[in-house]
Amino acid sequence: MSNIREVARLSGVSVATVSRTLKDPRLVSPQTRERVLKAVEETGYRPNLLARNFSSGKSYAVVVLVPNVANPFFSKVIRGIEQAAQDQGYSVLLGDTQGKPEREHFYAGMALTSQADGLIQLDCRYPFAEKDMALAASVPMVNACERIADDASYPVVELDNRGAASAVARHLVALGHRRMGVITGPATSPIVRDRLAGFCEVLRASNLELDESLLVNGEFTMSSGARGAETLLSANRPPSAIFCMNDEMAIGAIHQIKKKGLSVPGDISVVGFDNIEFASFMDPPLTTIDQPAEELGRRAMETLLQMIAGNPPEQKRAKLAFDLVIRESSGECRD
Amino acid sequence: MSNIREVARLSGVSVATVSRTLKDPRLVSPQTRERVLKAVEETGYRPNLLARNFSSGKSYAVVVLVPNVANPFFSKVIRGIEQAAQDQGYSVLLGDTQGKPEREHFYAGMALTSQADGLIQLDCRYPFAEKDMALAASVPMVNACERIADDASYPVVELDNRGAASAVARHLVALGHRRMGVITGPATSPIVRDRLAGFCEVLRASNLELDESLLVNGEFTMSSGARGAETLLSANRPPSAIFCMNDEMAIGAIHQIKKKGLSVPGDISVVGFDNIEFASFMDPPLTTIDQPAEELGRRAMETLLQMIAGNPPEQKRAKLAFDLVIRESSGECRD
DNA sequence: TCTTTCTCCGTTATCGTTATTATTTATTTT
DNA sequence: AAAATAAATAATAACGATAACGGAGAAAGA
Repeated sequence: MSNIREVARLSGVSVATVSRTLKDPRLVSPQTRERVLKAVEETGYRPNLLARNFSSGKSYAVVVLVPNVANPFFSKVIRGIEQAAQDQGYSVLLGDTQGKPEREHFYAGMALTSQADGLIQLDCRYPFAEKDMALAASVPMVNACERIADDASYPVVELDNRGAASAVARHLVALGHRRMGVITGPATSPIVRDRLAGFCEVLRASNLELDESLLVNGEFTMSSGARGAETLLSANRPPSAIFCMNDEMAIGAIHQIKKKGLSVPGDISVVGFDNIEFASFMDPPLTTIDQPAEELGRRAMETLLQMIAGNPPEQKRAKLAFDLVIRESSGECRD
Repeated sequence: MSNIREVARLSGVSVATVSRTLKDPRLVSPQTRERVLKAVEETGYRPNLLARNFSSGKSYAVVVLVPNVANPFFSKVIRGIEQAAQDQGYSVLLGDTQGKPEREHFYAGMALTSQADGLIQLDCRYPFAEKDMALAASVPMVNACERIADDASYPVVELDNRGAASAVARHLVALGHRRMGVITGPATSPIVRDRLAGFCEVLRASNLELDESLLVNGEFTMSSGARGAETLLSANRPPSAIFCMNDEMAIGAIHQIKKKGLSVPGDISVVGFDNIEFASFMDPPLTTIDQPAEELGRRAMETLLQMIAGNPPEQKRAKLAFDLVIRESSGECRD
């Protein structure tokens, strides 16, 4: 691989001139420029960005911590991140954490060794190891979709989760449902709490109450949705509608309900959350909350790039708008 | 951020000793080791990997070119890649190409500027720009899942696509189907050709023939699957079974078929390909070909790491085994 | 004509780490 | 105790690009 010295030698100028020619051609005379570019052409020279980054002390990369890339919602968020990153000459290091703290520590550590200039956390945990706390304080970090519990010092780009869940509740109440079940995500997640709060808020306002026994924890997977539905169906008095905190669980729930010989929404209405691509191709097509996944990612990345540039983020908490997409998995209560 | 010099100063040794202590502690005496480690602790020193990489001339990163991260099959492959990479201290740069050549060139270019030590291409195109051909020849590259058309010089880790499609055909023939439709992927893709070949092979052996009018191109998306099904349903004599070259298209096709008031598999059998998570939660659960997605990724990464290490790959063409998963979307032909 | 200003370009220090070579110190052997 | 050997550590030159600085020469102004 040829280096800048070789190009300099070949074109009879100094390395500085070659560097200038490539970084800002206006700084060199047209003749020199031409000679240098010709030499670049001949040698097939490509600047060694490892050296450039080292020299500038920046990696021009960010690491994205995601619990599971195979989750369609997260992968859409990542697309948004990637797009915004590329637009500004940044690249994305993928940190699939599988929800494991060790892996989070490992990937977050990349920002401490200059392998990444910042990080985006899609999970709700503080990603650094205890021992790295001190150093980590200076690492640009943005939370997207989720919120790090008990730490308000990092910018967050999230959905109006509370509002969205309220909209779901209002929708179901309007359809006449009075006894509702909820399949949540992990109880530790702030967004789960937000959504639950928004949902209950509306119920209370309608003089309804959420029966504690109709509140089951899921893990944002289809199989946990199926299990959750199973639990709800075998309750003393099963609900006439189930709010699932993501689409996968809703799909799992519907699968289980139909397996039991019941119909959706005939016997039970089901509402999801996220509006992943698959939602509209289900049978029945899923009523759900549309999250602007790519925009969430893009905004998070833009905020992060601002922080990396040394500017404090414009806003600490960006709340994006949701959209209730009413399809056919929710219908009038027939009880 | 503290550097190695500071640690050296604090512990009263040379920078070389600090470096040795961290790379191979056996090379320094226990007393010095202790002092150095104490200084590391105190300063919170973390070696600057940007500098280490620069010094060693390697980035310890690979770039993965994927047409679409949001595709569940690809994201599973990526998980495998990421896992194998992490196991060997490598990181994964995400190159979502959206199938666009410019983006492929951009990301492939990272391997020419030492930002990546190698690349994995999940699409069927030669990813480098024309002008980079010469330099690119020395870049370690592996093809996974797909195969670069007209270029046998790169190692490939793929499924036995031909065999898998044959298995699908045998399954459908065994169920009594004689008139079959196929929704393929883009015609340029070698795996599409392989699968078609395998499918037709069995048909011919059974004295059947694939009616050209029942062969439609899809784009591996649900909506293209729906369109494909629409086309097939409105044919003069519609097929009694449809083989879709991935699960998304199968899901789209089933959606469309049911929308028309027909039943799957009652009226039409549908078979997919990939066995993504969603397949088993569909209604009806999808008969499909299980691809060991994570293993494909893992094997591709392992091969790539071998090449990066300077060893020629053990095998140029790794063909992994498929598994025909028979669920309920395929049934006896009732014509 | 003599400054002054500006354009263009070369010299060189620098970034943080590692590898090589040289030197010191400790240990063993005679 | 001297010599030979081994172990531990230090000094320093890379790696490739950039940026700060300065010098040379041309153009512009006095």
